[in-house]
Parts: sequence; C-alpha cells; structure tokens
Amino acid sequence: MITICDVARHAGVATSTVSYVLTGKRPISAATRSRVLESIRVLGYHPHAGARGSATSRTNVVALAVPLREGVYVPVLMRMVTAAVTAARRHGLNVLLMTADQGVDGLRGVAGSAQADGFLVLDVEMNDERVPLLRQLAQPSVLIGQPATTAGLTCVDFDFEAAGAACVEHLADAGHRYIGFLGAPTPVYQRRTGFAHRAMVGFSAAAMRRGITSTIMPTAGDHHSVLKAVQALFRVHPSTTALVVHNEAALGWVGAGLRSLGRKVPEDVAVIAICPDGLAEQASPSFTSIRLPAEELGRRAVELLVAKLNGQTVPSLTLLEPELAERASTAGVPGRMLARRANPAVNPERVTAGRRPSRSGAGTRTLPPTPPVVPAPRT
Amino acid sequence: MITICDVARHAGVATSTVSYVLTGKRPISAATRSRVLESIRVLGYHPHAGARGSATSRTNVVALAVPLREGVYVPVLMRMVTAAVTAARRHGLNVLLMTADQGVDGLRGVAGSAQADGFLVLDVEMNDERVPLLRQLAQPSVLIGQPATTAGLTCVDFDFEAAGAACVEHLADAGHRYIGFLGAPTPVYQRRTGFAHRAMVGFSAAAMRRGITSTIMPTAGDHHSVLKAVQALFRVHPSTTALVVHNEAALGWVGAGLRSLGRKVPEDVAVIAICPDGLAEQASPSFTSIRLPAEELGRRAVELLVAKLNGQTVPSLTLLEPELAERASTAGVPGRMLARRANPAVNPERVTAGRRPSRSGAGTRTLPPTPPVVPAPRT
DNA sequence: GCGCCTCGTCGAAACGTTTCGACGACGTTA
DNA sequence: TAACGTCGTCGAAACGTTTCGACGAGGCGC
Repeated sequence: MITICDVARHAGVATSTVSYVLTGKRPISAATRSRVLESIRVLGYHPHAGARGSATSRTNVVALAVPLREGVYVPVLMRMVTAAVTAARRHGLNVLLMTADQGVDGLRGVAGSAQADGFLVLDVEMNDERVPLLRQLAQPSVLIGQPATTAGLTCVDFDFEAAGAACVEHLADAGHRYIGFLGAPTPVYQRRTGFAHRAMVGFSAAAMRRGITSTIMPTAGDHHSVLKAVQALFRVHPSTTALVVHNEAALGWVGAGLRSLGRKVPEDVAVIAICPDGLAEQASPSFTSIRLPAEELGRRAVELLVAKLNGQTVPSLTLLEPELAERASTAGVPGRMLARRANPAVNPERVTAGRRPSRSGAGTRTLPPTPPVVPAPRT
Repeated sequence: MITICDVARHAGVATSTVSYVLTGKRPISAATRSRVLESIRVLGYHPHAGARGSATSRTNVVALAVPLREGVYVPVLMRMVTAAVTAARRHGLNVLLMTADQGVDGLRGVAGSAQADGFLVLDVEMNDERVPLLRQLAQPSVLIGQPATTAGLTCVDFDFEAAGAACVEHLADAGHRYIGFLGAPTPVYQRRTGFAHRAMVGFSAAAMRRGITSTIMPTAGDHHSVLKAVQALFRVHPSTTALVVHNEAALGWVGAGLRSLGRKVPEDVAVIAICPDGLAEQASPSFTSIRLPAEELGRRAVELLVAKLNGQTVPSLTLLEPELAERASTAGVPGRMLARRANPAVNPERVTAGRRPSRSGAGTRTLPPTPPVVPAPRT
C-alpha cells in the first residue's frame, strides 16, 4: 500500500503539505501543489478511508435503513433508494445498506462503532421502534416518512393525507358520490405504516367532508386478491362510480377486475391512482394519478442529511405537495348523476356539480378506517 | 466518545488487554475478562470501526455493485440483495451499496481508498466493463452472473442455459412441437446480459436438438407489450402449443394475452416460467416453473467472498442446477399432436411421445438468436 | 531448590491520516 | 530600515485501534 508519506517523499515536501493539498484546508503555492499532484498521479495514491476516519471521526458514509417489510412495493422503494444513493454520491458520501434483519440493534451497532456519519430511514411506521433510538443517537438522521410525532426528528414525506383528499376532491368535483378506495395490503395497515395510514385517513376525511359515500378495501397485489377486492367493493356499493387506488402492485389488475364486473374505465368507473408517474402511464387506459415523487423524496432526504451534517438546522418536517396528472382513466362520462360533459379542463358546471351538499349530511363509511378489514368475499 | 483506553483505566488493565479480550487473539484469564467486559458494559463502549480499520486494514465492509439497468426486474434483484446483506451480517460484514451512476470509477474509488474488503457484483454482462478492473483489484470479488469468460474470477450463477434447455426438454417430452419463448426486454439482450443471453441460448440449442420449432420474442413488462408479443408469437406460428416465459414482469400478463387469442392455459397452451417460485405460484393458473434461486445466489456469493477473504481458494464458477416444479400451467392436454392423457406424473407414453424424431430433422428458428428482434406487430 | 516453560499481562510502537503551533521568507507600512 | 503581517511550509502530536516483544509469576520436572 502506498501512503501519504510516500507521496511526500516523492514530491520532496512534508506529509502535512500533501494533506493540505488534498483537503485544501490551508493555502498551498501553485508550484508545490502541482508537484504534489503529479506525485500522487505517478504513484497512484489513494487516501486510506479508514485512516482518515480514524483521524477525523468522519467516515463519509451514510447508512440507509430499508426494512423490506411484507406488502411494500419494492420497485417504488428502490426508486427512492437509488435516488438517495445518487444524491449521496454527489456529496461524496457512500451508502451503507441495512435491511430488515438488522433492526434497532443493527442501527445501534453501526452508530456506536461510528461506521456512518448519518442515517437515512425508510418505511417508517406511526410508532416506529427505531424512532426512540434515532432521537438519542450522536449522528444525525433523516426519516423518509412520518411517525406519529416528528418532534426532535427530521422527516421528509409526501403529503399522503393531502393526496388522499385530493383524489376525493377531484372525483367529487366531477360529480361522483360513491367512491371506493383500494388500499395497500392488510399487514401494511396493521403495522400502521405511515404512508398507507395517512393516505387512507386523508381520503376518508375528505369523503366525510364532501358527503361522499366511501368504501375502503385493502388488497394484496396479486391478480386474485385484486379481483376479489374489486368485486367486494362493488358488492358493498353497486353504485360506486370511481376508484382511488393506493397500491402500486394492484394497479395492473384493476382494469381486469372492473371488466370482470362488466364495467369499463373510464366510461363506467373513473380511476385515480396514487403512484409514481411511470406506473400510471403504462396502465391501459392510462390512469389519472396523484404523482408520488419517489426520487425526489430520496434526493431531498439526502440533502437534508447533508445540511445537518454541516451543522445547519433544518425543518423537522418537509412535506411534498401532491400534484394531480389527468389522464385517460377519468376522461369518461361517469354517468348517472352527472350534469357534466366532455372537456374536463374548462368546466363551468364543476362547482355546482361538485359542491352540492350531500343528502345525508355526512358521508357513510362502510368500513372503519383503522384497521380496515377485508369483508370476506364469497368464494 | 469513549475509547478503549477509558475501558482499560476503568478496569485497571492495559489497553492491550482490553483489545485481547475483544479480539480473543491471546488468552486472558476469566477473572480479567469478566472485569473488562463489565467495564465495557458500564461505560457503553463500542470499538471505533475507522480506527480498527486503520490498524488492521480490514473494514468489515463488502461493496455490492447493483447497476439497476433498464429492463431488469427489480424485485428479483432485490431478493438477491437482501439475501446477500443478511448473509453478510451473519459474518459480521456490512454492505456498501453502489448503484448505476458509480460504475467502474466508483468501484475503483472504493477499492483504492480501501472502503471495502471485497466486492459483490450483480447484473453481469457478457463483456462487462467492470471485469478487467476486478481482475486487477487488490480486494477479492465475486460475481453473481457470468461474463464471457470466468478465468481469474469467481462467479456464482444459476445455470440459465440448462434452465432454458430443461424447459424445452420437459415440453418436448410432453409432445409439444411448436414452442414460443417470451424473453426479457430487448435492451437486456442488446447489452448481452449474461442471464438472459444464456437462457435463450440454452432454449434455442435444446429446441434444435429436439427438432422443435421455436420462436423467440423479447418483450417489455407492461400489459400492452406482452399482449403484442404473445399475439406476434402466435401469428408467426399459430400451431404453437407451449410457451416458455423468461420475464418476471411479463408473467402476470401472459394469461391475458393468450385469452385475447381465445387460448387457455393449460388446455390450449402449456406455460413454463423461469422465475422465483413465489411468482410462479401466484399466477393464475399457477405456472410450472424452473425455480430461480435468487436468495441462494446472494447467499452463496457472500459465502464465496468470505472464503476468499479468509485466504481459501474457491472454484472460479459455481453453477446452481435448475429444478423444475410442476404446477397447473402444464397440467392440461396440449391437444393436437399428443398421445398422452392426464396423470402427468406416471406417464408410460412419455418417451415414445416425446422422443419421436422431428419431421424436418433440425428445428427451424423463426428469429436469429442474437440479438433477437421483435417483428413489428400490426397495430 | 534450581532452571525452565507456559500463562497472563503490560508497554510501546505501529497503522495512515489530520491538525495545530511554529517558523522562516517576503512584502508592506511607518 | 525596523516592525509587522501574511503566506507557505514543516515537524510533531494527535485519532483509537492492533500487535509485537518482553516480562513477572507461578507450576513443573530434575
């Protein structure tokens, strides 16, 4: 192994001078600098990360905790991960990957032995067991997702609650009175995973406010489960005219499920998904969606962490605003109770149609919001 | 920060003694050991990884290079990754995640600055640009997948060639004469990704040998592409009675594609998938499959790497044998040219039916094997 | 009872960095 | 021209480990 001393000798300077050339922490004359750089090049010197860490107590590594739990949709999670890794690279940071098996203890170990300068934590539950540990850690951390309370933490999250509400608003404005919600798999809600819980709560609350009758149905991502869930939804409320889908794995099967009931998207049923743009586009017909900015979440989390590492203070909660992208799945005429026709962009009747008070005052919810239960469909 | 010296002082011993208690590299009396351990517990001491690395030139970190390239099916890759991380943990190793953006340079950097003791390399292409670098690195490495030549390397791979062949054998034995191959997305073949290339070659060669007429069709994973690909397959050879699917993302749409042609699985078309067991099971009907042991690949790779780190010599190529799991998708009566009936387990006619020589001597292949091209389907 | 070997422990020197105080040389200001 | 900064560089002391040689205390055989 070739060390900084070798370089210094080769260039005829002190080792500290080489160090200053490398770190730029003191001025070095152009002549000396170029001589040193040349020696580095010739000898093929690479600073030894461990030794540097020993001297500075900085590892230039951030740990990324990704508990791949049951029911999470891996590709979306991976978008965040790769975005985070890429962003970290730009700041000269490497990423240590920690998965399910190394839970709280794993975090404690990595933190204690100073293997990472900071922590990025994904898939956060409302009462995440990692949160108390993070609070007392020497190293800063950023959560992607929100636990029940964000005091003393730094969280970045997509505003799933607003997203759930926005779906209802959009559909209600278009005149829909019966809306179904196709959610994440049951275990996800049982764990009270932040994103799933919040989207559902936002959806339910907005439905209440708007006097919409809503039905909530969790579902696994496979063909059969989705079919059953969709059928169950329509059995409960045959007059349902719109669906909100918050389950990426299920997206592809929703169309088939509706078709099996003789209903078409968008003519008979409008669909809005909460998912990354790409997934909504490749459905057929393409789905109107509230775009889930997975990459930006990863990127922002890294930026916040870097800021904290530099001693800056950052907001304890950063919420990304939902944005709706209108596509084919809500372009139909939802039928029955709608005055509205075609051209959804400019729609003078929208307020009238959408905001009319509900008959019953408050909406009825078929299932209690927490934890939702799949009513056993007939087999 | 609390150091090994603090512990030594607290326990009334020399720092080296504490070190020996921790590493076990010299005998320590039970009395002293327990006193030291107690002090460690009381003070909450954690050895500083960087300092240790500086002293030993061992980081207890392995780097995992996962270039998430276009067209790879993320969930399967992630199974390998999590299996690898879990296995690494068992050996006291942490995992540094490197993604697409940090290609060869990233590897070189991590290796040069000694941030990892070894390398795990995924998604290997036949002429992978990382291979020459790996050969000259100071640190050992293990590839999951095979480049064109494995000399001087350590590779673990599933025997995709045998898997491709096994599909043909099984189907040919059951009497099928026209078999379609639904492959990975085109870019994957264009890159000459090892696993895709090999499976296809194995399939083609076996089809040749058995006098089977085969059609190869790459396809993207979305609904539309799969439908088009399936339709194209049957337009080329309407008499096709079996399909081999080597594309996890497409699995879910194959049934729909066939249905759109008025063909049913398994009555009209037999299907064999090359994919992890779980995916084959949740198709409907469930797919007979050659099980892709994603987890075991990850685990084995780590074990080989650990062996290399310990100075052991390991084989340059470890190939996992394909295993066929029979399920519903090949339980049908393939019709037309089959003597065979029901009960596929005990089948006296199998040899007769399967091994009968093909009419044309050698099989005809509709498309050249490398690189395959999708014949533009009518839109 | 003396020498010898083993066992357990110690002190000091590494490991490859960074960082701090110091110190010449030189240019500027009075 | 003397005093004073500033700039560039140096040497040495950290950082928190591991590791190596050495050394005292016992136990054993003779």
